[in-house]
Amino acid sequence: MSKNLEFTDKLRSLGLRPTRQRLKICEVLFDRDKTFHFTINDLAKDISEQLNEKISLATVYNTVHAFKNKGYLKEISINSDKSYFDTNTTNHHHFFDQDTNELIDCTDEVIETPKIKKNILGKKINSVEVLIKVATDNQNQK
Amino acid sequence: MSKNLEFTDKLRSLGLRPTRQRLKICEVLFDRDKTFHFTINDLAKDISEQLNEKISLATVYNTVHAFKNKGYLKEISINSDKSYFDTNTTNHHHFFDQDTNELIDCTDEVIETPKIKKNILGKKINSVEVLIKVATDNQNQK
DNA sequence: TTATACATTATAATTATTCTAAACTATTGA
DNA sequence: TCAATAGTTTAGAATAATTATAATGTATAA
Repeated sequence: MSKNLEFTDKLRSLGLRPTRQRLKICEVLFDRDKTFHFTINDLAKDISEQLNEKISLATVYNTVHAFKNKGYLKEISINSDKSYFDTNTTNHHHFFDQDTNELIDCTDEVIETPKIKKNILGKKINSVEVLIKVATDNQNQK
Repeated sequence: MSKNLEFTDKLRSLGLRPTRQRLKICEVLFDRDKTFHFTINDLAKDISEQLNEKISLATVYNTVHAFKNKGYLKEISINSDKSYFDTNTTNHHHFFDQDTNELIDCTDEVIETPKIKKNILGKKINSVEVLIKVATDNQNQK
């Protein structure tokens, strides 16, 4: 149960009350070895199954957005169908497998962050993201 | 009116009948000097105004997707709000101004296409895109 | 010029997401 | 400890982008 205390602290430090739902979401998202990629729907389904009771979709949206705004989750833009989120908030890039709709993290050994030679607008750069879409050949590109 | 013939040929070569609506869409999209970025809604509004008559949203969707599938337009993933399209189908990258929701093309002088050192999935690479999100400082990141 | 296959359209349906307002709960401080 | 309150959850409604439908219209090939 020390994990639970850890999540409680985390939530408190974000100014969020540690509710049952939020602790469960933390557990599903952050109590794992590897980076986790998900859509809101995936996550809501996961949690409902694990809790053996419904969690409101609105709660999942609220919480995920709260985590995103606090920097504990990253949103990845792949297509306009739905939003993907990533528990790895460090600067990194992605492969997107169009056959399976799976998102895969890239390390520096796979691709390096491109250098921006000119910041044409002079505004603050919030993110630089590379997305590599792949599919088995003869597959229709999306 | 030679432009019109050009578009007629273009459409024919794609296996699409040159209808009034499609010719108008071609004119709006391709009869210009610079790359054009748009959302479906922008485009439909533009066209309705220029034609002084409604064009069905469904037609715009159909046509834009037909063009995209034939490689005459590129779809750019920015967020899940809506889809952006680009008349520049060459390999290039983008700045996205979060203050104005504007998309700006990057040339090689601004950023170079990152090298992929390992194709981790071994599948065909359909696209490699860099998206740089910018905003005036103290702006909330999206 | 007519048959046919393809297009357009208005509208309904679908899907992801956000909003709302009522019921609920964690926290604070008396 | 307990009530006040401020923040949360929830179901369901609302919204917005996109896709499907089915009837009507039109380009084209014979």
